[in-house]
Amino acid sequence: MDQEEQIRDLLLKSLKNSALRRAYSAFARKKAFKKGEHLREPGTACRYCYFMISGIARGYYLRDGKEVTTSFCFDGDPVFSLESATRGVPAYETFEILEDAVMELISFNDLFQLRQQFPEVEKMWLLSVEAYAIWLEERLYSLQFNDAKERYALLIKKYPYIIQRVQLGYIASYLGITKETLSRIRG
Amino acid sequence: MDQEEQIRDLLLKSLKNSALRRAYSAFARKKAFKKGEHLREPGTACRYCYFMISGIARGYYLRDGKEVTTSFCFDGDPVFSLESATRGVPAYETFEILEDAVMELISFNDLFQLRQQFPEVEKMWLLSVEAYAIWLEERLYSLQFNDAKERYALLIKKYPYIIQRVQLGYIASYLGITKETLSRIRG
DNA sequence: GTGGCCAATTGACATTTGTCAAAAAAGTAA
DNA sequence: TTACTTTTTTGACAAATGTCAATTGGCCAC
Repeated sequence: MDQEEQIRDLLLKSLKNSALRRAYSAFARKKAFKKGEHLREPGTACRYCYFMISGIARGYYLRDGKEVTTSFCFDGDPVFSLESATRGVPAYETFEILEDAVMELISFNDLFQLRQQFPEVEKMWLLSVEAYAIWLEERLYSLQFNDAKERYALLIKKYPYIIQRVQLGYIASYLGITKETLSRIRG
Repeated sequence: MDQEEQIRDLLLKSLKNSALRRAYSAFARKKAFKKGEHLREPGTACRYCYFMISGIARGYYLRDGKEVTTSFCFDGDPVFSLESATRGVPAYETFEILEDAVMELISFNDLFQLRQQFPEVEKMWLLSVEAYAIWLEERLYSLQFNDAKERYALLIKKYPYIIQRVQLGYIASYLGITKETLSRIRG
């Protein structure tokens, strides 16, 4: 049983815990975002843990004046910078809404309380971080040893819908290539 | 305070917990490895958590018959595959000893018991996974947006001693380039 | 519809990196 | 030391990718 399955089990279990449900509702709220909005200013600390309910966001940062896309966030994905959240340091990374979105958010302060109070929340946090690390490993090895064509093929195999919903310039940046090279790969 | 500092604090605290010390000693043991040895067969599950006491190892896997180096392990580093350890699946990755080594090892079964029994162990595990994920992010962004020369410069900045102790072919593989390219970069 | 804007493609060329072969250098064992 | 093996460097060339400029295409406001 991998982490995602364990998290689903824990979620179902948590829903039956009315004290946890109440505490979570008291902390969390929903918020709508318009295309083009940003979750926060670049260079500021990441104080809220967002969950994408609907819509799309991309994580990116500036490098020598150029935007570098590091992730795409779809339904169900958490949206925040792990380094900033766990260390309290400013995040290089920021998030831009690519499609009108609804997100649920809870401050890391409140989430930390929930984690201390409810072991199943702490466990879900751990499993999420484990799953994220394994996902990063995969992406890393793909960048290290696949050429541009292979990386693109892997991406559309894993996220076939991404092509319809995200413009190619961002996808190219995510793959570590230029938009011209991506265009030629597709042709 | 970052994860590494918190882990050090917890370690000091744990050393004062004699029940924990006893339990750990009962489970863990030291083992010496000779240069060229492997920790286990590729394709088998990762059943032991190793800690490098002295010596060097490298993580690698086979891809189209070629070896691909994914990590180097020095004093103090944990040595295992996270995916295999947490999911129980066979690990593509295996570890080869590059310099005669002494390692401490504990089975993941036993470690799991320790984690359940001692909250500080569970906390150290979480902090380690968080730190590992953040380290992976850094490495990922370096591969995504730095050219070979920049990646090499970053590596020797971070691990200046690596050049003296690890042969260049492995370092090139780790950087995602050929040994010929690395040789030219160095010249 | 039309004009304007932005994204995507295409072309020509430069740069980086890979491949293969050979030579040089370094390490190892007798 | 010598002979042998392995690693590293070097050279010539090929392939992949980047850069810059121009063009095409799609989308939206008017």
